[in-house]
Amino acid sequence: MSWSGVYSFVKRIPRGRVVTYGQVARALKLPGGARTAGRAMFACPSGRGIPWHRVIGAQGRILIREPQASLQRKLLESEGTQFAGLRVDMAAHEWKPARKKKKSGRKKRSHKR
DNA sequence: CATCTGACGACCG
DNA sequence: GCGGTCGCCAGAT
Repeated sequence: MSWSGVYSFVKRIPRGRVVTYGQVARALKLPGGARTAGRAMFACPSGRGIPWHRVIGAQGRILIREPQASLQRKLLESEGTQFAGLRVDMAAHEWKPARKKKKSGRKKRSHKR
């Protein structure tokens, strides 16, 4: 499988921001959903500048096992991501991609409803 | 070719 | 809040 799309997506995640496997799966329309997203991350080649640690499980929970889990948490904290106990503060760090491909984002929220 | 497992998520008790 | 189960896809044995 070409996880290139997934890697590109992950690479676009801004520093101090995080996304869940489910979000990645939905944004890229991956078949199988979160599972496929997780597989893609596992197969993520190291040394490619891919911030794999910014991809976490639902509700900002780290699902992977050690020692990657500790490493991930360390990296996230190092980037400014704050942890609320054993999970990431999703309310403050959940990254919402504007578009699946291309850059540029645009918000159109007139104001609150 | 068949079966199990795995960086998941949602649902149920 | 926690634990167990099912569905989903791909790779490994």
